[in-house]
Amino acid sequence: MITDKFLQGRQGIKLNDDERSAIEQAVSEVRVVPARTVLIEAGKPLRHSVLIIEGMMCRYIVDRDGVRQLVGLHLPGDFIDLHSYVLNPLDHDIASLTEARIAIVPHDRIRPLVAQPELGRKLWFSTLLDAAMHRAWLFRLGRLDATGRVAHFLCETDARLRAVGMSDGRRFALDLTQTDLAEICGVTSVHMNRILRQLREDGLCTYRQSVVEMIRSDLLARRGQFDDAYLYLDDSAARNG
Amino acid sequence: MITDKFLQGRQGIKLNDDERSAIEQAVSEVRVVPARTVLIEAGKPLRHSVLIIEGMMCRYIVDRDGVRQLVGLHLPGDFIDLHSYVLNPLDHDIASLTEARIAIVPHDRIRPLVAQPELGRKLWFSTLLDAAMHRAWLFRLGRLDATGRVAHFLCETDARLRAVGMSDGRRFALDLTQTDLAEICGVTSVHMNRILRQLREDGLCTYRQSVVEMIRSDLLARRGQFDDAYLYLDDSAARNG
DNA sequence: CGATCGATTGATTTTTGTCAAAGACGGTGG
DNA sequence: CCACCGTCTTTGACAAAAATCAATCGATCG
Repeated sequence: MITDKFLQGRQGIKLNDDERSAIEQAVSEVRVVPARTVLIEAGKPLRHSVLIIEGMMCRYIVDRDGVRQLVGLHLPGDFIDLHSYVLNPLDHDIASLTEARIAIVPHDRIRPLVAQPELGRKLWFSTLLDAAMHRAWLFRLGRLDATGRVAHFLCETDARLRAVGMSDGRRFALDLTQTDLAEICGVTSVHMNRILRQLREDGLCTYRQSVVEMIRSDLLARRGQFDDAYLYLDDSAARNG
Repeated sequence: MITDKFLQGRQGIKLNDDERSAIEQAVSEVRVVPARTVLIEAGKPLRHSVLIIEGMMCRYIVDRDGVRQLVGLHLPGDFIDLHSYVLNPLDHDIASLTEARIAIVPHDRIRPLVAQPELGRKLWFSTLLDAAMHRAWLFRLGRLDATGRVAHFLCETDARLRAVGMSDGRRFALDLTQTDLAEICGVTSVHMNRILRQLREDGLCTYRQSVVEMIRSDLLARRGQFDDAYLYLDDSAARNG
């Protein structure tokens, strides 16, 4: 139940039953976090890691004026700060975006999991997947214009949600404000609003009432130069579909 | 010799002699790569990882028009694609910037290294350090203007070079063209040229003949909102110095 | 010497940010 | 039930930042 979505849909790295139950038994607590709550602060030593069961969370770095740059968005199934087991304390903050149900896994109990070679490799993989997403985000910010960034982000999020059964490729729930989106894409919220209008007017997608409708996901993917290889999903034949 | 700089200067994660020699013995070959040579291509299965002994390399993602976005710069001591041991094939390309001397470590020989709990953790750490740098780069691209990005990048590079004894904090060699810098900072090379002139005119730093002079590293760090915590360096008291 | 690559600069256009205000919407308390 | 409030969205007018286009300059290399 708790680990259902962990590594779900990833190329040949899915958990077997033993591994799954080993992780489940390492969970010390399941907790509900309200929306918009800071869960982890940069620089504070951590003694446990967090797996998202339900809801969305984000990592971010704050600038001098307190403005956030989101550096990661996390969905159910993401072992969001597994890396704090090795990289402690963290270099960034983590907060909930929506209300979230999370599983707490103490670091002491991660040690024996990591000691199992196959499982250790899968856990390592999951942290490297975050790094791969960071790189895609770098590409997005560095090479795409504002519209392309939004298109790329929506394609990525759709692909990730599909992997955990939360999008059908046509529409999905995304409970972010336009300011959140702006903090992801490195633009102002005013400009984000204009981009969303343009995408809507061009018939590529709509984003209303926390629902994204991917009207022409093919055009969106092209606009955002999106290629999902970096997500290491199963069924790569269905790419960008 | 080969591994001298690997994890050098990092908080409490340095290699002991046994670990060092274990890695050295895993090296199958030392090779020299000419400047400006693609070493690893995205999507191609890999059977070994590469540790830089001398020279600089970069990772990048190419856009539709063939323009690169650099997503990482790598220095001597960086185990640049250790992550390909777990994440294979890679999602990005790797190329040399300068001539480089590299050590090749076959994946089969990494397996027993990873199996040693302490060493495995350190190897994992080194891949997470890359992820932490990715996040800092995301902050740079998402929240800083062009001048701030350059300032931030120079501060980061100075700090990393100091960790491996290749900068004294006043000046260091950096054999990149202005176009390389532009590809790192997500701006055009024309604009990069203007930024460098401005930083020179403002007396913050100069960049000529492949040498960076950090004239006022304090002001540079402020301009780029640079805080080196994410590099997990020893002697954090000397931060931003 | 011509060719090439990188650095530099000016003029202009495009993109994005900033500032300001109004509109929409849901939730709350009277 | 309705008025009020806060948050989020939307829009316009304008300013700032960066890209683009075009050209020149300088050094290096065969």
